[in-house]
Amino acid sequence: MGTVDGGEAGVAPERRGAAFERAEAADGRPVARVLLDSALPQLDHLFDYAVPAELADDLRAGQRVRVPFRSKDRRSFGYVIEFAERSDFGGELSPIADIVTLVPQLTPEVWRLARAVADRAGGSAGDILRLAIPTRQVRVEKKHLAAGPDGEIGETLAGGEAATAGETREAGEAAAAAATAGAAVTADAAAAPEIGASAATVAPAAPEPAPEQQVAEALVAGARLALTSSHGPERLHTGEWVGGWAAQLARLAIAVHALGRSAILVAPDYRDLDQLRDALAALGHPEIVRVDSRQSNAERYAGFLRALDPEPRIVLGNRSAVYAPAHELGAIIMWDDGDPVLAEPLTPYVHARDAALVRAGQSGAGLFFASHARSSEVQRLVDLGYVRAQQNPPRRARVVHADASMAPDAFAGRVPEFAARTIREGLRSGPVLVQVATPGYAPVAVCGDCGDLARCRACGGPVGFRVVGRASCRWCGEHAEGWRCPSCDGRRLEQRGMGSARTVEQFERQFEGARVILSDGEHPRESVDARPALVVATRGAEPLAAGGYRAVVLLDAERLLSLETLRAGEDCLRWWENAAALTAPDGICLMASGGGPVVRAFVTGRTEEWLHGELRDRHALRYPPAVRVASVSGGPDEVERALQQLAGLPGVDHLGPTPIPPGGPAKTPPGLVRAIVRFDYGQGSEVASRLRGALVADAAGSSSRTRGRAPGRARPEALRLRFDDRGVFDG
DNA sequence: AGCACGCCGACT
DNA sequence: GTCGGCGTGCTC
Repeated sequence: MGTVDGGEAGVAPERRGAAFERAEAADGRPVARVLLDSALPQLDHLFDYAVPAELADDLRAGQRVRVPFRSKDRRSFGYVIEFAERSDFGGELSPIADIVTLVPQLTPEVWRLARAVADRAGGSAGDILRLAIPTRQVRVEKKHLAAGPDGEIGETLAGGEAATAGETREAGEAAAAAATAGAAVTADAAAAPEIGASAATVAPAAPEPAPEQQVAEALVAGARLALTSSHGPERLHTGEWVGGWAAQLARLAIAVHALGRSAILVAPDYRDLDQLRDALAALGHPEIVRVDSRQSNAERYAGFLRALDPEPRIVLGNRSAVYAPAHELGAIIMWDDGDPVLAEPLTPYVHARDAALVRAGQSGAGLFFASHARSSEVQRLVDLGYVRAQQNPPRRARVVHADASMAPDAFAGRVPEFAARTIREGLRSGPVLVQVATPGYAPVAVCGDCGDLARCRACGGPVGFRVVGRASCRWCGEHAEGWRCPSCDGRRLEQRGMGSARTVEQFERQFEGARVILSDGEHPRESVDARPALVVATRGAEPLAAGGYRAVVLLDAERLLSLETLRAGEDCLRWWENAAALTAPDGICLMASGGGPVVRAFVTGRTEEWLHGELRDRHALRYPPAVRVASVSGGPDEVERALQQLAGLPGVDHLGPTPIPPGGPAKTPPGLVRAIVRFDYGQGSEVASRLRGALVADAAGSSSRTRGRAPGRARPEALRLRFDDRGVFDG
């Protein structure tokens, strides 16, 4: 028998790796409990297998194994979770067939986390493990084992592996960035008019004990903290610019690491991660484990193995980094938890914030939520006293409000005259940022004759102009050539609204001679230099400017606020604060339109009061995050059966079931319904386990109902659960 | 998922 | 009597 996938048979005992030595051995116990890889909810529990004599010495808890399943010679993969003296299973145990890799990939801590997180979300532990553990790469593993626990070749290895794919990757990039990017920025700065403020923002070498030291000590002792990070960019001594938040979090992670503990640093996207990486490198900590979606499998596995080493590490990554193994985890530090990218799009859809809360609760590690705008979820935890809010630093840039009502006559093109003046003034000495609501050219197409909104013939979605003169569906992308108005038979489509591309076009006319730069979701730009430029960016795609923007102008507030989502106000504050944070300390941030409580809160800086009130309203209405929610969808009978399981539970109610409109971007078949269950946090585990029970029962009885269907097609009326979906109330 | 088991109607 | 339809339940 031996091992599969080749390789291990020749691995000498001393090359088994430190993780192997530390993992629990069978120690003569004859039963191994295994979690199988399976998407089936009814298989989401441990199966007992016999430990065969020939594998007994090598078998460890956490190893990936092959086991016979369903019939004598059909094999399945799984992880050894634990060993036992005896089994409660009535039948005869099959033996474990093979050890896939000697490296115990699943640590006890990560297993407990996966189990708890899956239970909380009504999902399978295996689905969490798929996020937590990358697929094995034999070559990567051999090199790692050959280097030994102290051999720091991980980064080099990852770079080498990736280089064969012809791409510049992390290791090479980091070195190159250190060597060249600084020089490039310096050159840019030299060519540009000097920025008066930049000297003031250079991080001084702090002689007194840095505040990060105290925070790190508190975190390592298990503190849970929330901080609204200070605005403004910060210049690293390498010459690069990062957001001040990145330098701050990097110092904090390093301080945690200096205490002999691991730190997991989670940020929404690669642009944030790159800033953190640069800050860590500049602060003398290039040895990090990176987890992000742009990595090759080899890089990811190399990093994973290094995180598994019995050494404290700084793990830097996206939402799945919360599941990274980490030796002596001291703190989970999360940047901008309100960013929707931290919500996992794969089942069971667990938000990284929730996973971090569970993990910190289990391991005793500290928890640090930092952002420019607090999320309502963290605010709830602050209100409860579960998370302690730190004193917020004042904003450094001036924030002012100048909507059209202050100068009603003066709309020169895209922006009010006051804003236009601010832009011109800013452009004299450096870059200016204009944030717009919508990407593309014109977001809306209407009938040129009757003015009705144009709808897609294929799916009924809204039609807009992504590029000049070419209309297409915003949901399915179907081109609207030959469109005819259903109400007046008109054939001409008219452009309405102002997307980023159209704004650029107008600005090129309005601010003649200015260098206009577009950055949107499709073509994001990471940074701009300190020379004058008019940067038009959609929310979330704003480039970082060396030294900060002379002016940041926020457009389209009323359009953003009119988005009919439960979180419109909260999201707006986040978009605006994140843009405002890019302003130079002596620059200006201008809210160029809109009004009402959210805009007022932003302009006056009283966002926490607003959020507090918002949360109070949500309590009254039983909206998340004041309560938790779970959507239960599927066929009417299936949903009804699931809801019956919740009958009589206090603190639990539901809306619906209501029919799900068929079609749409998800191509929903007709006849399905959805209910939204709302429940108090204290009822979470009860609700989750009962709904999960309904799901298992539905899935177990499904084979009969599946019969006669096209093979490979999921049964559309099958019960589906989704907990804590941000978008359930958004239509 | 897939496959075995088992309980009723139609057949050599 | 027995073959085989398909609903039900299990997989260590």
